[in-house]
Order: sequence, then C-alpha cells, then structure tokens
Amino acid sequence: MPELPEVETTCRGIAPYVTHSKITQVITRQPKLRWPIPKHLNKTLINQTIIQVSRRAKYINLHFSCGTLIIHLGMSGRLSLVEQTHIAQKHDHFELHFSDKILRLTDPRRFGAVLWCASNTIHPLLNSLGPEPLSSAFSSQYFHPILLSKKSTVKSVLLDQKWVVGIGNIYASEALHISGISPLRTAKSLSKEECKKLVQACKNILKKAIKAGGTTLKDFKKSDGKPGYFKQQLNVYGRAKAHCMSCQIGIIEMVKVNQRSTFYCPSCQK
DNA sequence: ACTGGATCCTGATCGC
DNA sequence: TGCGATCAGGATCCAG
Repeated sequence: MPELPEVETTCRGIAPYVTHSKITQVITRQPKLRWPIPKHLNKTLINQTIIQVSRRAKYINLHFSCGTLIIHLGMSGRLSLVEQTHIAQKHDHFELHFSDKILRLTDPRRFGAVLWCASNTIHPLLNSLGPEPLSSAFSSQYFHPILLSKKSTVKSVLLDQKWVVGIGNIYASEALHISGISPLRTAKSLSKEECKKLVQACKNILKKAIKAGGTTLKDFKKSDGKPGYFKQQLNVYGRAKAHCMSCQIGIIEMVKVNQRSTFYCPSCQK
C-alpha cells in the first residue's frame, strides 16, 4: 500500500504525540509478519522514551537511546494512535502503549515488518537503499548514468529501491505520465533531457501527494484514522479506458510491467 | 552481475 | 446468490 507520501504522512501524524513519550507496555498479538517480530521488544523497550521519529525510504524509524525500532507497512499496513479503551481487531498485530494512548500496527496482508536495530549498527535492509527522491542527491546527473546501465524498463528502475527509494507502483505511473515517457521504454533509451524531466516529475508528484496527506485507494488511513486526499489528483493510476486528463486525446491503457499493473496514455507518453 | 518470476498473506471484486 | 479465479499500494529470494 503505502509509498513514500503515505509513510511520510504517517510519521508526521504520530511524531507530535510519540516523541518524548515513554513506553509503558509492548504487545505483540501476531508475530508472523514479513519477518518475525523480535521477542525481546517488551523487555528492551519498557520504560524507554522515543527520542525522535524519522523516515528512511518506506521505513518508519522510532529512535531510542538503546537503538531503533524500524517499521515497514508493506502493502496493507497502517499505524494509528488510538485511545487506551480502543479494542484490538483481527489484524491489529503490534502495539506500543504510552501513558494514555496506544500506537497500533494493523496489517491484514502481513507483508509489513517490525524490526530492531541496536545502537551504532545499521540494519542490513537499510544498507543498500538508494537516495531519497526529495534530496538533492537524486538528480539527473546521478540518475541518467544509472538508467544507461540498465537493460530493464524505465518503470522497473523507478521501482527498484536500490537506485531511488520511496517510489511505488502508483507514483511510478504518475511520474512517467507527467514526464511524457512511456513506462515500456527501456531505461537506457532515455535522453539526458528526458531523465531530467522524470527526476523533476518524481519530486513534484511526491511533494504534492505529501501535501494532500497521501493517497487512499481502499484502506490507507492516516494515523488519526482519516483518509489521504491525493486520489483525486491521480491522472493515470486506476483510470484504464478513461480519457487522458493531460492531452485530452488519448485513452489510458493498463499494461503489465514486471507483473504489476501500469497505467499510461499511449498518445502523450512516448 | 542483472533480470524477471515466484512468493509471503488476507480480503475485495470480477466473471460465470 | 454462490463460488472459484484474479487482483491489490512491497520487496526479498532464487533460478537462469
């Protein structure tokens, strides 16, 4: 589910409350996520205070003096801050309790993860991540040589977190549409100029989506339980057979790229 | 070294 | 209405 804007929205939603708050209890209801939730967390985190909340790629980091709790939302995960009286439901797998609230991880498909990383170590999963798309490190000077070195489609490079992080299936389609590039193009066929357009389109779409509180397709909810409002601004994703909102001529097509639904306008994306 | 496919899991929706 | 098939916002692992 959540791509960078949804994860960023979640971080911003929980940070004001959880930062400087002390953990009173840790409850694991279902440890079987993408990887097992570490058993020692209750012992490790009780009476510990969250120093800071940060995001790296699609990972949420809760920093403690003894280490970092890393949370990934997978396809269907969500974090919500609820009252102590709020009863856990079927897919509520993990909880951090504070003096008067609970931070709860809900994840029907269980592709998410809760990991522990001790101080002064780097978790292997975060070790080979590419640059943040909104940082100056993600530039056409950086990205074009990478595109030139790939045999795959430009869309699959955008989705590969080794080269740039945070972009998922929705925003990859949207960014390619904005830049007028077909998702079926080979990465190495992009000119420097096209790469520049694509890099800028990624930055713009992600920034706009963050402003709108992320995209709610079916079940994404912000930490306060409200939906994000970016869906109204999607131009191609989920719009197969509809008219292109950009050129007004083309009909949006859905194709599969690496087994994933991909939407584009054959008329204005070349 | 790269690339694409299978895979983990549940639930909603589609087509017959 | 019912039921099986298909499809979902991710990303690791593994075979070729």
